[in-house]
Amino acid sequence: MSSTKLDTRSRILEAAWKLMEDRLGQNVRMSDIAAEAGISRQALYLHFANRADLLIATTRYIDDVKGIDARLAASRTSASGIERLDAFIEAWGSYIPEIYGVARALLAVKDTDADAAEAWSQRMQAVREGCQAAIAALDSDNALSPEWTGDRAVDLLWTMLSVRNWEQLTQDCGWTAEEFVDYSKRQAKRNFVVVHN
Amino acid sequence: MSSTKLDTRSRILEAAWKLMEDRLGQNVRMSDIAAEAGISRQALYLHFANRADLLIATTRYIDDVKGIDARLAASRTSASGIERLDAFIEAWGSYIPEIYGVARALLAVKDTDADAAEAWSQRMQAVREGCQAAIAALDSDNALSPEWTGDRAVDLLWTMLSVRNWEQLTQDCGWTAEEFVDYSKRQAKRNFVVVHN
DNA sequence: TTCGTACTTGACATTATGTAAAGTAACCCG
DNA sequence: CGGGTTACTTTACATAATGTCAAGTACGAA
Repeated sequence: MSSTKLDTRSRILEAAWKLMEDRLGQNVRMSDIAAEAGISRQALYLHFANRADLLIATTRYIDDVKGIDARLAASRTSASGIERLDAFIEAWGSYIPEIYGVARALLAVKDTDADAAEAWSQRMQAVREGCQAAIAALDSDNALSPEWTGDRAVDLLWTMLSVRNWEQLTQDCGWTAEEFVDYSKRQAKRNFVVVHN
Repeated sequence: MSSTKLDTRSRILEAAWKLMEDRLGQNVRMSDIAAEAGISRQALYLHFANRADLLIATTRYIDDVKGIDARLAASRTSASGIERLDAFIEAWGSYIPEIYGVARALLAVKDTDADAAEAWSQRMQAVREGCQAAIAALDSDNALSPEWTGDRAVDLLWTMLSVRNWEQLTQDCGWTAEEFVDYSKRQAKRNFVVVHN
């Protein structure tokens, strides 16, 4: 029974996570999070300097709990470039729905908070590196379509897999998360993989 | 000299437009707009019910001044489906940079204001109809790649041409607006146009 | 001259974030 | 047992921006 009772910091992060998920990142005030965590609003500031800070910590917390690093790392063990591309898209694409609420909140404060902008940028840079690695793997298999420079291919894959793109296709166009992943895999192969014949 | 002196409403819209463009839609308060227009902050509320209302009116104003309707309509006169696709992408893709500041501000308030969300949605629906028309033109030319259902092709073209996509490629990846348009045209043809041989 | 329209001025309400300070309750250590 | 530290509560206040309200002014038209 080491962890039947979470410490306060974790309770706050759990509360923030839950509310962000329930409300898709909207209408989650500091006071709401405090109430959900069962503490006073002021106590939040004993653990986090400000709202942006708390949001950033929440994404890190989710990353830890969900083990995204391990999931993305797994995609790097694939044998061929094509398998690696598929595995990466699968890993990241199925992770997006799990962070969508917090991601949306973070994207919203990003406009007004430099720290949040930086935190978001770093996360997206990590995704970009995954894209980069997948494209490089294709290239070393001689499977990268010659019509792309590497950088352009990375820009494009990265944009295809952006949270905003996922948002538009699933929220506005009604695709399921699986359809997004399947489509992205197909499209990436069609775009980047050369057909040797 | 019918219009050397603009009426107040137009001066407000011009002021809002200028500031949104200068500051890319960020840090533009009602008081800033009032100051730029040379009137009191309260006078804004004599012309617009609230901030969202003013933003919406500003986009309509820009649309009128820039004549986007005419530009998009022109793409409908193209002879072939492929030319029509190209012309539509050209028209919309070169319009995005002209509205980016206001679009960004509108996207930001969209999260908290139902009217703004509705206004944005309507504009994007109009773009979607353009995508729809271009895909339909391809189809009636027998040039639509059979691997797509029409709806999926529209979803995809619409997402490729979203403001968020434009934003990521130009702001984060450093593409020029022209590169975005050229790439979009190439990519749309590659994706949607069947090769008859 | 008077009336109405458009704008100004100044005061205030609201909402959310964030700061500050004093009080309390539990717990550990000597 | 007693004193101090830690974590949290309570209450009060500062700030920024939007939006409301009401009284005052200036100017043009009938």
